[in-house]
Amino acid sequence: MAEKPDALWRSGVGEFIKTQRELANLSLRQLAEIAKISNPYLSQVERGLYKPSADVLKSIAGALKISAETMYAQAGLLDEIAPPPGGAEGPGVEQAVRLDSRLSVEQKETLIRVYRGFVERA
Amino acid sequence: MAEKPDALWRSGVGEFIKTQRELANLSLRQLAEIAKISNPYLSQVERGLYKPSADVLKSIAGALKISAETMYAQAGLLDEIAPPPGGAEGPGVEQAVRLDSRLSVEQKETLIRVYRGFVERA
DNA sequence: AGCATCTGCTTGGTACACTTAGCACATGAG
DNA sequence: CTCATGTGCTAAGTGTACCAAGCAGATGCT
Repeated sequence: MAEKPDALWRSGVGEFIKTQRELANLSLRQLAEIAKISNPYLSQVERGLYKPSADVLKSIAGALKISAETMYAQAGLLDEIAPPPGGAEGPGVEQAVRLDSRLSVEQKETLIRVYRGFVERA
Repeated sequence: MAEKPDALWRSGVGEFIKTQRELANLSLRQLAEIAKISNPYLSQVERGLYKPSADVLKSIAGALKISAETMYAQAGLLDEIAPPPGGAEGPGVEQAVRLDSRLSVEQKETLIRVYRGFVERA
């Protein structure tokens, strides 16, 4: 007998998954199939009704081509890395661009210019 | 994930936990109390009867003063993301973009589209 | 001899992670 | 309009992660 968990324990990871899924232009069923979980369950996870296990998180992360560590961090399962108080977060877009050996120098400059245009205008 | 009914398959984590526990000179009950789980459950986990959730793993890792990442690695939950077929990179531009909370969804899509336009030109 | 108090293990039960089947509403093709 | 197929969501059930209570063998103390 499955009782509904009455606590909408807002974990934030559901929101994160949904955002990433939409960014990848995947439907709920598509992602569910790739991640090998049922689509209703994924729906409930995205809406914060259930807190998925690490196995599922890893599987979803793989399907979204996100590192498992990032996923666990979003799920609050990893020892938290304090976000830099001043601004940028995560790996850092500019640094990632500079480290990408497949980009030419001009391409890097273009990307960084566009990125800064987006960011430096609050 | 409703998984296999019965199996002695997952011996890795349990053994690891037991080793670390004995290395720290902790009894089963002591570790269980610090990790805030029941001692019978810890016993079963160590013997590979149950596969603990990430929450429990993190808690045990904390009690043993081991990093959660090490724990997850031992549990086989921290698999590396498959490297891109063309050539692997460092941090990953796309992931960095996705994780930047200062960007809107449209901005992320734009940046990723431009980035892919640069890169996917084999 | 007791009885304490360790040790780890078994039993019985509850909560929840997760599934299969199916609903209700869109959109598009014939 | 009707049918098909897409979207996400609900309902009902199964399996298991996990806990409280208690068992059985050591060791030690009086």
